[in-house]
Amino acid sequence: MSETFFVTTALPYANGPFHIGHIMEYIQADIWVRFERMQGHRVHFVGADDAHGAPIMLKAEAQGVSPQELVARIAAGRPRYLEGFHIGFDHWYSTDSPENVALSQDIYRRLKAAGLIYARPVEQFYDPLKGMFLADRYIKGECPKCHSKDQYGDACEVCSSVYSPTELIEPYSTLTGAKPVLKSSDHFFFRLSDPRCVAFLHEWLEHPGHVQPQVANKAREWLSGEGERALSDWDISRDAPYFGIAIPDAPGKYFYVWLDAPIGYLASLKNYFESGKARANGEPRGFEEFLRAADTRQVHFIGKDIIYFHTLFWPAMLKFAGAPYKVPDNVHVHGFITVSGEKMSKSRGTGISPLRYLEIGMNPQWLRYYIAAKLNANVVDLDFNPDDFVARVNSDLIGKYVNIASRAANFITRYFDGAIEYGPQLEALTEEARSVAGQVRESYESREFGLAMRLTMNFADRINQEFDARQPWVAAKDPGRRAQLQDTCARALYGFKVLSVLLAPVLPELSERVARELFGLDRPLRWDDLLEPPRRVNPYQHLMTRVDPRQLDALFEPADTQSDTAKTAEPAKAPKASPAPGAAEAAPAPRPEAVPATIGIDDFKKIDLRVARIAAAEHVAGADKLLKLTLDLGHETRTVFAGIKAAYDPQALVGRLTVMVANLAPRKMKFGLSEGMVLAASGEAGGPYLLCPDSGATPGMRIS
RNA sequence: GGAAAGGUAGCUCAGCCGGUUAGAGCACGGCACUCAUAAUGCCGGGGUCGAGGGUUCGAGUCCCUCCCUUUCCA
Repeated sequence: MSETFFVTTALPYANGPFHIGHIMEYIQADIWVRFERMQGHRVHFVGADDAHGAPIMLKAEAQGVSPQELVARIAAGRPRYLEGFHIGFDHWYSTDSPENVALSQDIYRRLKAAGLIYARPVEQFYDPLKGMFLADRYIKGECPKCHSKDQYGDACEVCSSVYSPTELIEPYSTLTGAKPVLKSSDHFFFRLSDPRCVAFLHEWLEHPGHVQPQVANKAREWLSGEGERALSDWDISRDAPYFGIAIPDAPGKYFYVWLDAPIGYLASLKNYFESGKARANGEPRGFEEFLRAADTRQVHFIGKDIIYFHTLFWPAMLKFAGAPYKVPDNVHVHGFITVSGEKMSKSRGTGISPLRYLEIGMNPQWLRYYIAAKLNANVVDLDFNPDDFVARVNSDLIGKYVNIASRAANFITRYFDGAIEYGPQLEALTEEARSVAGQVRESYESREFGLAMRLTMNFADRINQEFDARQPWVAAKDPGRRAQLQDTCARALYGFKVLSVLLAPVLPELSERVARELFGLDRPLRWDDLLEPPRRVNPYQHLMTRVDPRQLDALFEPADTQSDTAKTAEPAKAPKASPAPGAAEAAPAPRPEAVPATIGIDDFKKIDLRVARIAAAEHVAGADKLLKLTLDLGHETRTVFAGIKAAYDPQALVGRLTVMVANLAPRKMKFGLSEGMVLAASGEAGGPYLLCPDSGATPGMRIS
């Protein structure tokens, strides 16, 4: 029976680029969405940027742009990540949108009409210089307990005690340094403690499948708190200046960003419908009709840090706003991603930059598989371990899975011209496929992806074992055993097709290639294909390469050596044009005293300097400083864009030897990919002057 | 401070309602094989299941205490 889903991931805050945690969540949701679609269900998968709130307002101000500009700039960077990791949102939108204004105000009015909104004065710190109320994070002072200086307004990082900002000794505003003053203002509250809300939420949490049991426990704990930990109402308003949605009939008051953020799910969905994309995706109904329909399953994927919002406020808001709004059917909570057991941290250099992952040419499907292999339906953190990553991907994906096609298809091509014929035991194999697929399907459905991968790899083992036992390479030498050889390889290829179907949600690009290139289908694989033994196979072309452990080294290089990556990821932080890496430095030479601190030999060894022969050099149309160089490194050639046009005629460069940085992260430039950087000197006396080695050096030699 | 989740082989993890010698993958050692863009198969070593109590005929699995890690407290 076909179902209809409306699936979202948590909305990322639009003050910076995606980090690996976002990507993990999107990959998890994307796998599930692709799986459900393969089961014949219609799925609408939408996301959006969370655009409002004080942090974005202040950041934009600091950069001298409007919040809208800041958000647009961040939004412009999103597709690169999403496409890069094969994350197939049907629609991506923003909470700073007319749809969200309309929906937020509508829901607010309905809640107010239901008697769940009230106002009361709140006394809060106020920055008199800035003219705004200060959230805890914008207030610092001396810890009242341990007297450490410069602690935030909510908790002390030294003694980890928790307090309220008014307890700080000598508080100051981090925005202006001014001494904050207490000031009162009316705030609006959502009456979460209302018996109707509490009763409803208990009932909603009770329902099996709405949330995982651990999550329900946690939510009930909040719901049933007593005394000091009693459930309190929710402050949903903020005073101007605030970047957000105006509260109706309340001048100078705005919705707190967390009020309109989840409503952004609906805003994105609405825009998706109104732009005609939903119709194009086979959805005949309009937005409201779709939303209110009893058979529309509303599913949210979120991280464990925002359980509170999604299991208490959000269902309650939707419930008491009434139709067409409908409470979520599932809130799927996942843990965080850690790196080598440590929480990711930019300052410690343990984070993984998703963009860098792509830039150094790592296959996104490796990460998708690795994440899938380690995910289950529990709220547990997932550890990214570099060695484990290499072992897992190479062993499972290349050694077990892809290898099956490689070892079997060659025989079929060589001896049978691509024709597949089966012996008498085919039925049993089909049954086995059906049985494994059933278990895998259940695992995917319940988001036990790790189990799904284990079951799938067990089946791959089975195929490899049988292939080994039958020794087709022996049969191949005996013309009298052709039928047996063909059957052995046929069974392996059928197994490979089954595996490709089972892995299709995780490896969308690969499975598509398997369908089209290997099996000659004119469409992607469908779930039912696993019951269709293939009858022909095309000559095998390699489907996936192994992970090179050196790529992991490159991925984990310290942050300072990947500054260009960081700048690309967050252009907002680099207002001045950064010199194009990959180009010889044509900028003014640094003054002698500007030379960086000394480095150790180990640091120097990280730079792979090589002798390169300039095999070709040409002008780049539209670039006034760059030359496109083709560099011969002996065993490979690289394309490098160098900023030396002013000083060199391309023709005169061809054949010359020079020096290049061979392990610089490739950098995508307007004119193409630059895969390194040539070295040149420049200073007040002019330049650039290309370096060139003494005669005797040959391309590819390492410089040390 | 309050609370939650987790602590199982070197690493990453499975182990449902308590039940035969505690499992997988990777890593490691040995053997076999050679069809495979260096891949597979077989065999093996390796764990007092965080610590200590308790319930039970029987506990990694239930209860209590403690230790450690991570997280949440709007």
